[in-house]
Amino acid sequence: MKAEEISRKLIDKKLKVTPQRIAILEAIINLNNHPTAENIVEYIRKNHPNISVATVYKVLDALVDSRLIKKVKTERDIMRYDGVVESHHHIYCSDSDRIEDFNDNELNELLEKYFEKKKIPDFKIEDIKLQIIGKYIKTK
Amino acid sequence: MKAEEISRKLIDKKLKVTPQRIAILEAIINLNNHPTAENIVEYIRKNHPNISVATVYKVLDALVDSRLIKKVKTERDIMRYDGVVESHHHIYCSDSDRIEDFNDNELNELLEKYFEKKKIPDFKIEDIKLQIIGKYIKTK
DNA sequence: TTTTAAACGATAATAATTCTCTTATAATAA
DNA sequence: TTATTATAAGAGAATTATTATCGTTTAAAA
Ligand SMILES: [Mn+2]
Ligand SMILES: [Mn+2]
Ligand SMILES: [Zn+2]
Ligand SMILES: [Zn+2]
Repeated sequence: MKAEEISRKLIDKKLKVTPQRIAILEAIINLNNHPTAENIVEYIRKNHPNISVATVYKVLDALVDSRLIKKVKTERDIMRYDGVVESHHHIYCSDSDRIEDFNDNELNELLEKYFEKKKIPDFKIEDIKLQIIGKYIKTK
Repeated sequence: MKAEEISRKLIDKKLKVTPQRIAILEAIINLNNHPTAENIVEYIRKNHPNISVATVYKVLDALVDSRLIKKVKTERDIMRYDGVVESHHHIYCSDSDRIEDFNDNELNELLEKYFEKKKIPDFKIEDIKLQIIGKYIKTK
């Protein structure tokens, strides 16, 4: 994705456009595999060697607040970020930190229909996502 | 749950039975709502005022390793623990840290059938759980 | 009982994240 | 275009959850 397109996203959310913000959002989208703040810093420093980690954290916060990115739930105390904001599922590898996206409209419709029928008392569902946990099989 | 029953669980997993381990496992099971290490310390100190937080963390680790408890995925950097080890789903409140269990066999069967039919290439599924995100509606 | 490997408690160390403060800059107005 | 100003960036200190270290205690086996 090019800088022009990224700027547009920031402007739409009324965020001031800065080189750092462009670089960070671009990094998350390009890296694609639910990077940590550290992954993002490492990636950005190739082209932008003076960026501060504090800036990265502050920008990540701003991007989450304006819903340009999302946090990913994990059972580790390292935060991970997702550049795909449309609702989708996640495949968690049970013996590494790999997290992959899983999109499946048939499944989404199945779930939607199921929860239309079967309501949770006193609860308004906003989003449903699957954690699919397992192992990738080595293929020769 | 009584101490006798908790001891049995520890013995079954070949863990040395100590008052601290009994208290910690009992706390997680009794608190029931996916407590943090801090919640557990606070709860235990009522009856067991000298327990060290380091011990709590070490015991939690041991209990996770032997699968007497589980970690819960969140998007915060505070770990939460689950005394319910049978596979189940979670309802995450979108404006608080409340996490509730959600059990539904009809849904489980639906999902199981679905993924029997629709395999994920090169991936062996071990567990599937839903994150149901939304809000509890205040009822008068 | 005695033995001893393992667990506990206190406290220091670490690591991810947040805060504070000064300087720089993007957006806007003149 | 330049001046203004609110906001963002950068450096480094502080905080917070968690982990490591190490001397002391204890559960459980002999
Ligand atoms: Mn940490
Ligand atoms: Mn932390
Ligand atoms: Zn994703
Ligand atoms: Zn649970």
